[in-house]
Amino acid sequence: MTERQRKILDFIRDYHADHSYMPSIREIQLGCGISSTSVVDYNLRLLERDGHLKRSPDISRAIELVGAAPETLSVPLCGAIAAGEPIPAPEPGAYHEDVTLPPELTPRDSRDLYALRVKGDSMIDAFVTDGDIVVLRPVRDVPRNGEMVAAWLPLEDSATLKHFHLEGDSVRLMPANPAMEPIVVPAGQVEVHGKVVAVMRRVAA
Amino acid sequence: MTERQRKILDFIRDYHADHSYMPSIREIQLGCGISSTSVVDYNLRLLERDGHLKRSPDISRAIELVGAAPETLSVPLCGAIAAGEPIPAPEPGAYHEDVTLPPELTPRDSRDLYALRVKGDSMIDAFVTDGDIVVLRPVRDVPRNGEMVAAWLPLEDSATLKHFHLEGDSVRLMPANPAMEPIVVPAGQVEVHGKVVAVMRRVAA
DNA sequence: TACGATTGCGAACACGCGTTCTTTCACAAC
DNA sequence: GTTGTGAAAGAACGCGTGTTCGCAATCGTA
Repeated sequence: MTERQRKILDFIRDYHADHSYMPSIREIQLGCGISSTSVVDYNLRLLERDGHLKRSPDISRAIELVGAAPETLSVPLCGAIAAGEPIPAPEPGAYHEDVTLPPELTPRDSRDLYALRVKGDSMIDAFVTDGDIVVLRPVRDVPRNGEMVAAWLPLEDSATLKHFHLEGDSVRLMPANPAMEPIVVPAGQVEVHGKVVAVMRRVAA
Repeated sequence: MTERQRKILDFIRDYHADHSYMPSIREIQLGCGISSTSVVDYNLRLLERDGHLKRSPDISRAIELVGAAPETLSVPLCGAIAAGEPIPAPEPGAYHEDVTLPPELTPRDSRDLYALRVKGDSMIDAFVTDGDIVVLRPVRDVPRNGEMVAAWLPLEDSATLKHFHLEGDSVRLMPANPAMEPIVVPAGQVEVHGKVVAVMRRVAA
């Protein structure tokens, strides 16, 4: 990439950060010290060819940056998960808040993610404590052993965050707290609602 | 707010999510089923008056949404903090990565924040483990007792995350790991580089 | 040297697009 | 009734802006 092309790309990024709309070709020209709009167009064409941006012909300020998308993701904060209480389901419209997920915490498959606030200390040894926000992905297949899941026991009307272990026909739910006992139930008596893919915590200032 | 204004605002939001540039007045007109551009202009004027958006006169597609700003914050990821190694300083230009901080993790005073990746398990009992990203604020005054800080011992060339306790003229740095010993040094022999304000972790899928 | 490819420049062209003017209609106030 | 105001519509008007064409400078290569 040319020095000039890098300068153009940086200018577009900065401009887009300041305003939320895109610069015109003439603004790029002025901002980068170029003496003709056709030079800007020429370099934009090359940048588009190399996949750094996308342009829509004949439309003003219609530049889309493709590589540098911060790609933050909003997931619904459906409620809290507490020992013994039902697990809130990720129903559309049933929540009031959204959590913005930074790209560093976004897993590859980011469909249908939802978040819960942790109540209680059933997983303190797994570095999850009261007040944390856990991001969950709905479980479609059987979780792998050792994964942290939101589990629901219909017979006992009880739910918590636990480590999942499938042992033959029974499921062992391991808390990460020495004060709590593991739960072993037949595989049919447990519903895994989601597995934890990220944790966020704000420390009291 | 009128039904029509809400429809316009939603259309702009959706359009901006699809493309990263803004719609023109005529596109809003078509997208919302309005029969004249002046009606769009009229309603945009009202929306701007009420603070829902901002327009730059005579500039194409120059609409800025103000209310719906997710208000994410980018902080530099300066490196890793590991027991015994120097603490990377938050120097501009010295880092390569940025971490996007969701508003849920942003403290009130968000100036000069920076992030470090945690290496080692010196704070496992404080729910911080290897690989976590901790967000720090530079310390301007003396930290309060019990706060988690990035501490640097010049005499020993050693650094870690510890809980800070000021006891008379000496500072006790408490690890949150039973396998590690607390460190007690004179107050002059410790530099607190920052205190932890947030923790983020991505769990292996 | 000759020649093509790359990069840059300037100017004109033509369409995109914000703006404005005039009307119309409904509704409330006097 | 008249007057005023908010909302909407249609049609121009004119600047904003992407595009294109001709031409020059540089550079690598035969």
